[in-house]
Amino acid sequence: MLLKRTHTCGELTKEHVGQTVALNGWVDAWRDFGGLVFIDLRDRYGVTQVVFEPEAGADLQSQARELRNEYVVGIRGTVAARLPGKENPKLKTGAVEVRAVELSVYNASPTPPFEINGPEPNEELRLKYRFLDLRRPELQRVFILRHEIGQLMRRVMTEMNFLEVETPVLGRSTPEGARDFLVPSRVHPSHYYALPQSPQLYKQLLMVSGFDRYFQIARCFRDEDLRATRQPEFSQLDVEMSFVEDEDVMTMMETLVAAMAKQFGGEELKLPLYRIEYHDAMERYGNDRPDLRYGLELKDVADVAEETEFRVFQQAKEAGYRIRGICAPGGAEKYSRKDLDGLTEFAGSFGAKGLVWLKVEAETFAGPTAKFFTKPEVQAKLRERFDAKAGDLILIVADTQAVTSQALSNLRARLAAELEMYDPRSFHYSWVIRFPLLAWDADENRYVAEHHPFTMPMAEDLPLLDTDPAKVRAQAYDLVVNGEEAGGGTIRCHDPVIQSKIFALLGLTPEEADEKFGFLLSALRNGAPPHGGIALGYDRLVMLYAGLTNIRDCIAFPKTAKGTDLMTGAPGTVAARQLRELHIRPNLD
RNA sequence: GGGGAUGUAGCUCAAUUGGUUAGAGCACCGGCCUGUCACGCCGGAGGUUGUGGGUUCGAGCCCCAUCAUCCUCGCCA
Repeated sequence: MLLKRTHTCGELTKEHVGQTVALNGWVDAWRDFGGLVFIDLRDRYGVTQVVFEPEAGADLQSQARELRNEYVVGIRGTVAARLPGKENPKLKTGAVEVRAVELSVYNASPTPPFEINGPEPNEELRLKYRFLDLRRPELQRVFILRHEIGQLMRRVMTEMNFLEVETPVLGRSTPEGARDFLVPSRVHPSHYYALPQSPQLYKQLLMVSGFDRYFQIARCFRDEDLRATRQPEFSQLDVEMSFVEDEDVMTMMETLVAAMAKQFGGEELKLPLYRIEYHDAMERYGNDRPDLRYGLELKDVADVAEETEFRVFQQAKEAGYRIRGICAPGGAEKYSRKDLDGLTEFAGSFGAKGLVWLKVEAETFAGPTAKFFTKPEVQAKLRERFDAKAGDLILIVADTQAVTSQALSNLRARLAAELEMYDPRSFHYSWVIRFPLLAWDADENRYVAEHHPFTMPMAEDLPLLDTDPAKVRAQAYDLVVNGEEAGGGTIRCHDPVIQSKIFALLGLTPEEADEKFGFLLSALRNGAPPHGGIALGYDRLVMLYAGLTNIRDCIAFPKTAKGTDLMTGAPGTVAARQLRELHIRPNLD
């Protein structure tokens, strides 16, 4: 029988003393004292202690004695103040307990595969029994936070006059970008829908339709290999607006970012947020999404290297390599020779063929290559370049632009963490702007879009489209939080002539462009307003504000690194009949 | 597709150099207990050491293969 609840397990206080209440929930713990039985009852609001006393009758007590962890029950009883000195300050409801007069067991439960309030089980088990895993208060807290972040997004966007519109999940495959998830059409043999990588084109079309300010918390799909912060399906706050340039989109988005920072980061943000151009970010941090909670900037030391007798540097110069480094304050004391070998190996994992390290001492440098850096002017220049003091550690990589950037930016992040150069609970928000429009793809022997193919070049760079496309900067902006890309967007190309020119640079013939994007070009020709937008990674923001390092814990039913669902068994096989209907013959080679 | 880590009781972990009967805490089962909330006390049960092969007098430990999970490179407009 259902004992319909009058309160949740998180709300009873001294004010309720004397009331008759009913609670529903799961048995979180039981303590049997023979004459007295305690049950901790849990729901998503909290835990309340229920006591079964002898006065309630032997039958009820013996029923209570049968209860085990994770049984789902309803109880009716009277709220009583706890005996003086017996309050539990760890519980919101710890000042009271419910003296049970009635118990209804809705469902028994076997001994669970792991303890809901015990140590965190391994992830395989958690994912297999996700419905139990999600009972754990740590995870419940994440999903409550996720809901609150979503609500804040909807409220702030609505206040700024944005309209929520849904776009299709079944769309058509686009040739650029990530691999698509495909859905075969039953009605049209050999034709396939694609799940959206983002609602990009639809939201642009909504601008052409005059919807002016659109948003959506949209599910996106990408069939690429997964990582700690990457799932095949994820959600983003997708935004598009008309009659704007890049500053307008950033300013608008800062309103939301400030609201989130205030509510979830406990911080009053100073606006506008710091902006850094892509080129400067790459130069100073070797990364287009630098973590700016700490300095540790990259410095070019090619000119100093030239003055040394170090062969590695001379060969680097001949190869046209860059010679760059960072200086870790206090690093010489922190890192042993063995640690430094570890750092060298770490740099090697990003392609660096070596890592020059110099321990800065009062008068000299120490280290296996220090003998190449003994000239007074070399010493002085390096100290000045890195603002190096005794006890610091200078790390130098000589390699291509890409390798020095990758190796040093990763070293930078690692050193800052290990040397505790920032508060890991703090947040730093910034914009990286003016990305290159195009990147040269040597494998495909053509340009590919750095962001996506619908991006507007910066007006002053438009002439370069014809002369030096690689130099064209885009009206693009990424929101970076703590070294993670929290979102990104662009001003779109609303001019069909420029759009066609970009398609051509991407290696699309006019016919191909028309075949793939004819509807977009048509829309652009039919009164497309200047427009642009942005998308914020919803799951990533939840992860950030929840203090997590893994996106799976921000998604109720996530996939493993190989894209499987350990609970449902997806992806699974299907009946031959289903395949026949879809005109698919499996290739079992 | 490549690299790395892990896999021991239901769970979290331990097990020295390859050497006795693979241990502990929690959970579980039985008993006792009227104020616990990490209850306590007494007793008990629970293991094909992921799987398959190999080396060895002897393998949780060494070798090979394989599976799973995690991290990572490539990839991710």
